[in-house]
Amino acid sequence: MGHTPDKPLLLCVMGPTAAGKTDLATGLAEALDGELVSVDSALVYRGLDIGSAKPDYPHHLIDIRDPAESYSAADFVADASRVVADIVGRGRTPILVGGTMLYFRAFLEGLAAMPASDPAIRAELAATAGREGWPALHARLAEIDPIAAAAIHPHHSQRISRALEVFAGSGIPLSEWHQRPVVSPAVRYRVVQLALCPQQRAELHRRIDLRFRSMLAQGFLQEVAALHRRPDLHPGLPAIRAVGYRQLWRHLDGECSLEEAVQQGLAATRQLAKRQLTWLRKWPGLHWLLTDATGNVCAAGESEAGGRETEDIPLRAALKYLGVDPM
RNA sequence: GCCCGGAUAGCUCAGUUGGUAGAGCAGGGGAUUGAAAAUCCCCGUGUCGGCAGUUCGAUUCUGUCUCCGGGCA
Repeated sequence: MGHTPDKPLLLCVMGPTAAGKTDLATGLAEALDGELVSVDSALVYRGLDIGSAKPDYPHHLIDIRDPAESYSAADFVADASRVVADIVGRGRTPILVGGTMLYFRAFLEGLAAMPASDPAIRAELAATAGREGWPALHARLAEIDPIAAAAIHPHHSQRISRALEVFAGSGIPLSEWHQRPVVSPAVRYRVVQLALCPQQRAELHRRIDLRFRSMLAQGFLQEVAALHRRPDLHPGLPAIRAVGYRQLWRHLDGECSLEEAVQQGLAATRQLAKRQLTWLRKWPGLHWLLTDATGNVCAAGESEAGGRETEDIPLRAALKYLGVDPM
């Protein structure tokens, strides 16, 4: 795959939560005359501001849903395709920044043209699972789609539900949809991917801790309390299940002390970061920027190549990589 | 000072009628195609507080010491 310099540049800034992606991305936006596109399932919700670390700098695809609504990977692909095309049409550089790796993958690789989610079917499947258990539905899936069933654990409620939903809505097994060729919205661009992360896990944990406490000092609990007062919101909603919000919601329900909720929120954030790193470790084509305790880049390199020593701030290292003179 | 409880995994604790021990949480690894900050899977050797005694064998019984609770003075 050779260079195709005629294609417009599409920059991706990935990394676990609290790694410092926003600072890097805003610096890149200013240096490259770019526009930022958020790739984050929690930032789409209005009213989730402090606890989602919503950036002040303008991003596309932020605050586009009410917390009572849901958003999906397919919604994201449609929205991001449109927004990215608009940015390029304005002669500017789109910079996708975030940590929702399923959204990144859906955009970069494309999504099969399967039926959308159907709340009625989901409710029915959940009710059946309540009576018979998910393994029973998994067994049902094995009859209509043995390939998908073999790849899904009998307890994996969401994936079993989706596989059955797709078949109910289209009469075509999920695994067959997956075999059909898809067109990625990203083929029209020259994609460059940066991954930002502290080199030491302990440093990532320290950043998570500092940020969570800073959120509390800024009024995170009051923000959740305002959502909690709305009668139409409940813990079953994707927005309310977001890290931090879910735990503080439980405290507001009187189920645990504030201190317990904070500890659980911190743990949930660390676990989120760990899952994001699981995606990133096997992600092809990444240019890594590993940071030290001062936030400077201490090592950088390609996905499968060895790193090299650097001592730059992340923005400087990223610009150097892109061939832009940071001066 | 005396009496009663405790002391076991990073944390909270269970347990061993004496044959060196296991849950939850945390942590680590993995999966991931319209809920993804979601959801799901896998991973448990630790001077069983110290020392001494009884015993073939003590984390378990006995004595003693230390520390932490609570009570009485």
